[in-house]
Amino acid sequence: MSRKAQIDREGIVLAALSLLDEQGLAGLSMRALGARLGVQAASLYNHVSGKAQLQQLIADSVWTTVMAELTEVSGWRPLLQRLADGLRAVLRAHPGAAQVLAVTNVSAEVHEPAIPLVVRAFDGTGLSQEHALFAVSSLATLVIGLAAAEFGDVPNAPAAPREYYDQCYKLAVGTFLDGI
Amino acid sequence: MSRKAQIDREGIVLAALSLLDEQGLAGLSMRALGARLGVQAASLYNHVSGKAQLQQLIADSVWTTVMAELTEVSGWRPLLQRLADGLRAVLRAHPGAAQVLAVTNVSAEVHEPAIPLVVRAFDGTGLSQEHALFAVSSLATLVIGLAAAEFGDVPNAPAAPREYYDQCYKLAVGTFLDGI
DNA sequence: TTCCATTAACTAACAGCGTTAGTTTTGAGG
DNA sequence: CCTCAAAACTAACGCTGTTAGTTAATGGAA
Repeated sequence: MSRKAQIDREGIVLAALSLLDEQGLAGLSMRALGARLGVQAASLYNHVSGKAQLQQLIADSVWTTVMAELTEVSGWRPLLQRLADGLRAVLRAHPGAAQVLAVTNVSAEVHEPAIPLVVRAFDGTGLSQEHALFAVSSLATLVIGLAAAEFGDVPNAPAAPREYYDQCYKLAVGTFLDGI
Repeated sequence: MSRKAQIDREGIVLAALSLLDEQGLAGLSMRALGARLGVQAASLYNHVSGKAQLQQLIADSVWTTVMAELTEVSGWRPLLQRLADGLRAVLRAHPGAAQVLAVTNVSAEVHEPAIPLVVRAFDGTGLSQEHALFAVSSLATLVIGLAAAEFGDVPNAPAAPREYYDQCYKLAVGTFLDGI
């Protein structure tokens, strides 16, 4: 039907993620990304509508990874703790992605599958579904914000030692969960 | 001593803030900012080292406004509630600034004056100073993250009605304060 | 097997970006 | 009045995202 593709969307997003981790958001250019894939920048536009969509795909990819590891557990607190820990782990593995997540909302299609999990976990707690979902998305906002503060200027190293951010994270998430 | 300056740092930051609110972060270019001030882009470099410092100055300016309205109050909860509300109010007044705050940490000189206020407010609560400061900065991270989700793509309107975000904010901040 | 349509790569160019170097204007101090 | 330094200017550099137009290759049809 056509010429065989040298690159595809998945490969583009993967390469963008690794480029992001090495160079930070400022280093993520279409030309650099194309070069990493052995292709001209313009060729990327056959697979992706532009940089905005690329960033959306990156955000969705990270979230998909988080949600894949989010199995059903009993009780809302373990569920939310796992969500926070998983999100943090992925952002630690991809420090540059924090800068993208901080300014990009996840697509509805990606976060929708988690809704029943959350609703079930909060079933019988007296908390309304709406409040439960607000709480979960706020928790994610908090974790992302903390990661952005830590990895905000990749490729430069964080300003404080890792233990500092770990302690802050632990306290912040613990506090928020206590508050629910 | 010299030629009379047509512009100064304060004016630059103010103009940048209003440009940010009208056009969003993508519209904040040195050329556009210079034009708004009736000056060439290169002239800005007589007052500001570059765009990175400009963004830092914007973040610091917003925070300075917030802290100016943060008077001493009795009890840590009212203090933190006022902090959160004040920060949110400023970000509502300057929607574009949320995109900057989300990826820029405040300067130490700007947030340092608030430390004694916080320490005093938490005095005798059993919470260590370190934990108290972590809690406050995490709260700020949360408020900024929520604002970024709301105003993330200024100059476009938020995706959901204002009441939605208000409700989410109220719940998130209330939950966090409850957790402390 | 040959031919065609389609797809994905290519090159070249555009306007705009942040930034720098070098130059000119201008106004206050001696 | 003259000088000197601050702050404006112009021009340019190497980037950026993006688009238009072109070429090459490949799977399906004849």
